[in-house]
Amino acid sequence: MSTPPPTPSSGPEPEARAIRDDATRSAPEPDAKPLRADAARNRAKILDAARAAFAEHGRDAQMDDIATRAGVGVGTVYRHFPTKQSLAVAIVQQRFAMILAFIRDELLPDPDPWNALERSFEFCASTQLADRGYADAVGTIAGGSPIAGGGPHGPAVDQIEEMLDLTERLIARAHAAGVVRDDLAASDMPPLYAALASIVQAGVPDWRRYIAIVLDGLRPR
Amino acid sequence: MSTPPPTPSSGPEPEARAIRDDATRSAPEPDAKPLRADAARNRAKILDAARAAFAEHGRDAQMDDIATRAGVGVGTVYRHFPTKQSLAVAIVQQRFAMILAFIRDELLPDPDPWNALERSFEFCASTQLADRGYADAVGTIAGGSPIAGGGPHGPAVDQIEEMLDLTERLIARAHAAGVVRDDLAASDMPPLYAALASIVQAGVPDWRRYIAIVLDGLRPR
DNA sequence: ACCTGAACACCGTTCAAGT
DNA sequence: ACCTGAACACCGTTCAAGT
Repeated sequence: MSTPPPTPSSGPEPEARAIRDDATRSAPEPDAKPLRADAARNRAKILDAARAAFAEHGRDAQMDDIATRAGVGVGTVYRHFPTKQSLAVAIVQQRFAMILAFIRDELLPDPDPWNALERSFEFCASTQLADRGYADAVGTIAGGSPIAGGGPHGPAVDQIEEMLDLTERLIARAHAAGVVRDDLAASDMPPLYAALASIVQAGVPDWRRYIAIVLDGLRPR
Repeated sequence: MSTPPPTPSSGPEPEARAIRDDATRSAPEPDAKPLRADAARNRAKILDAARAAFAEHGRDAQMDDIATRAGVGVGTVYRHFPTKQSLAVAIVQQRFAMILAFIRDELLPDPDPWNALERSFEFCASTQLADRGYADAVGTIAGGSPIAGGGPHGPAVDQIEEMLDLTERLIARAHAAGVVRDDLAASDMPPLYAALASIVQAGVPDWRRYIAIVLDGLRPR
């Protein structure tokens, strides 16, 4: 089972700040004018509140609830994020940044390419378990990059690109080691992560079993 | 790829009546007093309208729209189905009855047990493709029988039982032929069908590829 | 008995008024 | 500039009035 991945649910606080900075940079405008101090504070509180709300309730999270948790009026939430969807997207991009960092810093350095693949599924599943919003969104990511470009959901285009780039390296290493089927491509991973999401979200207790089955399906023919 | 399964989307009319009768029988009350003629007619029209609406929009289908399509007032819809959820469940039970019939009449008679397994995934995927409501629900089915008993979603308890019974026979035949891994159980199928749903719903065009990967994962070790 | 649709509740979104 | 919350729109659900 390898090392348990750093579960994102354990404490929102420690990584939250790093994630927030990251996400603020990846906003629609590459580098918009800096916010007034109080506005920046409010934006951060809104993101924290939204993270908690979406993690718990997925797309059923309520805007009024988020505003209350953040200690601001609903109008303020809408000033920062024009729509509930856009707020959900911002949160998903944070999660995505976290996952990219995990692949970059933990999986690519893993000397065993097969183990790295295995850990990527484990990490994906435990993220889905901790964050319903991410689990809801991972399917839209699998739909392909077109969705990211102007589409209503999902991570930013450059995040998709980095994801594919990192995944390609992961897969290339596995090919070099001869541990996966010849036709396995990086583009196969998002659909498989999406597939995992519905098992996890269905509350199937031994989701690890289905990771094992899929992994067996990825072994060389 | 085997024979393309009878796609449920092609024409709602032909099977609709048979399905309707089936579902009417599997209503909450085993055999409630017969409905007045006009009420029975309305109920049928509501089920037809709901089938179309849920197939197209999944859980986002609107009650007013269903009432309009059926040519009745909203109140009438609520008289027959106390809640949107209960109406969705009725439709899912119809689909489920259809799937059970397919397994019973098409897959169990298939002389090749491996091919039967393959066709079960294909049929599941094309049903999910044709019916967003079913695709939305199949995850809740995978959660296990507890959900069916009093739970808010999914097929009736006896349908779940029949499903497991039929699937067990399917798997037993595959074990007898030695074409699947030793530890494969009937209870593995619902989670795998649910996994398929998110791939199909994500709009991944070559979902057949992921069926093939999972099937490879089911082969003997 | 059953049907109808206006009325109510809830939640996403807007906007006039404030600082 | 930014914040607030009452008001509006939309959709699930109810219920008084009809047949």
